[in-house]
Amino acid sequence: MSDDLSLLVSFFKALADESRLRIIGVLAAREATGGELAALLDLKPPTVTHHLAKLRELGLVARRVEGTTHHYRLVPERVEALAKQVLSSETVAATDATLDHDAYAVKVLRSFIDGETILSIPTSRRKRDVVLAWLVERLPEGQDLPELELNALIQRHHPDSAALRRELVCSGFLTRERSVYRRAAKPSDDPPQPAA
Amino acid sequence: MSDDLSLLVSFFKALADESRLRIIGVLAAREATGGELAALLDLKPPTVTHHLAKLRELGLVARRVEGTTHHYRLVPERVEALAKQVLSSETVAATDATLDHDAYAVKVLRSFIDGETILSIPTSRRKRDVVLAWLVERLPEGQDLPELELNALIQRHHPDSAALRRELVCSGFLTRERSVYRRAAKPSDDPPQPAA
DNA sequence: TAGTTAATTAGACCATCATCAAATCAAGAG
DNA sequence: CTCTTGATTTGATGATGGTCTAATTAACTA
Repeated sequence: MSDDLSLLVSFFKALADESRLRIIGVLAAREATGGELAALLDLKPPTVTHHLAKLRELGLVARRVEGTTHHYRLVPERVEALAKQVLSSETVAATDATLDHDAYAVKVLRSFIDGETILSIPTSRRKRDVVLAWLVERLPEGQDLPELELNALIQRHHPDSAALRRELVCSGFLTRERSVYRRAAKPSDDPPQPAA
Repeated sequence: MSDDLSLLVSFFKALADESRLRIIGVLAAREATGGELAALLDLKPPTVTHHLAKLRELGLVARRVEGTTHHYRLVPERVEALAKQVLSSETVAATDATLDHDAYAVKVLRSFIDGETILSIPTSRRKRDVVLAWLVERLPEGQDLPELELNALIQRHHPDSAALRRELVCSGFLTRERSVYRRAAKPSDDPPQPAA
């Protein structure tokens, strides 16, 4: 589920360090031993061991042991594979599954709605829209409503039916024609740019 | 010079955090306000502001202010541009200019050479090669050398000319044919995979 | 003008992590 | 077996950075 996300994070974390990028730069050109890398990058051997361990954890570099000297090399296939995977999920979808798209609405509703009654009408437009969306779900669909009938339905949830009726129209949740009201069609909810 | 490197580091650092990746995930689908992001990601507003500031620093995210609410959106062109630049320099070259390819040799020579004399012959093959490369540079090029003459030249730098002569041949720095010696052609030093 | 809402800034707290010195390990060489 | 060499492990230290609370700013409203 969110494994995709944590792989992304690991990948970026692994490359988000100057020393490791320089190590990769060296290994991209040729194989090298730990001591060489330490001298080339002006770091102490334990430090390069530390970095190489992190890079090997992701499979970006491989080790060949020869006596007491360890030769390190880049694994270009792995680098390319990870890079490709990253780019494909970069712009979209990577995290879509891991978050609750209604979290904001839930939070707003918890503070303004109790059971079936609207405690108060939010003054903030964005929050008010959430409450209005909740309210319009409680009105009959595909059916013309005269003003008196509509007011009665709204008053089940809040006494100020006039204000709410006006807001519902103003925000586009209801349409008014020839002095009868009707629920508007829901706006499409498609993501603007689906995964490639 | 190394601006290329630091841009790479900044880019990876910016994406090396789960919260920021999730923000990008949301903004990839649609524009959102700070409060929305806070609710969606279950973070406090200051935290969201903190992350958005980092993303805006790199131009990955843009802001549109409308009253007291700030709307954030992804800048896909910038994302793509950076990603492309990263991939092109990822495998090669990014760091070539920033490091001293001879640092290891210099370090070795400092401990084994004093002026023009070899203090001792390294037992480690890799270090020994460095010293031999230094020594062969002090022999005449493109010219046949009888063994006695070669020994004399080597003895300017170290008394054990027999051992060094043997090592020079063994490591390929000298060739021996019909009992005369000659400097071998230098191996080409081209990087195996030049930048695309 | 006072009050409210959305956001930012300031500052503190805590975890992560890059770096190094010292100790340890493993593989030859004498 | 002992000594040397290249590398790793351990543990400490200092810096970076994600997250929060509290205080502040900016814009709108009554």
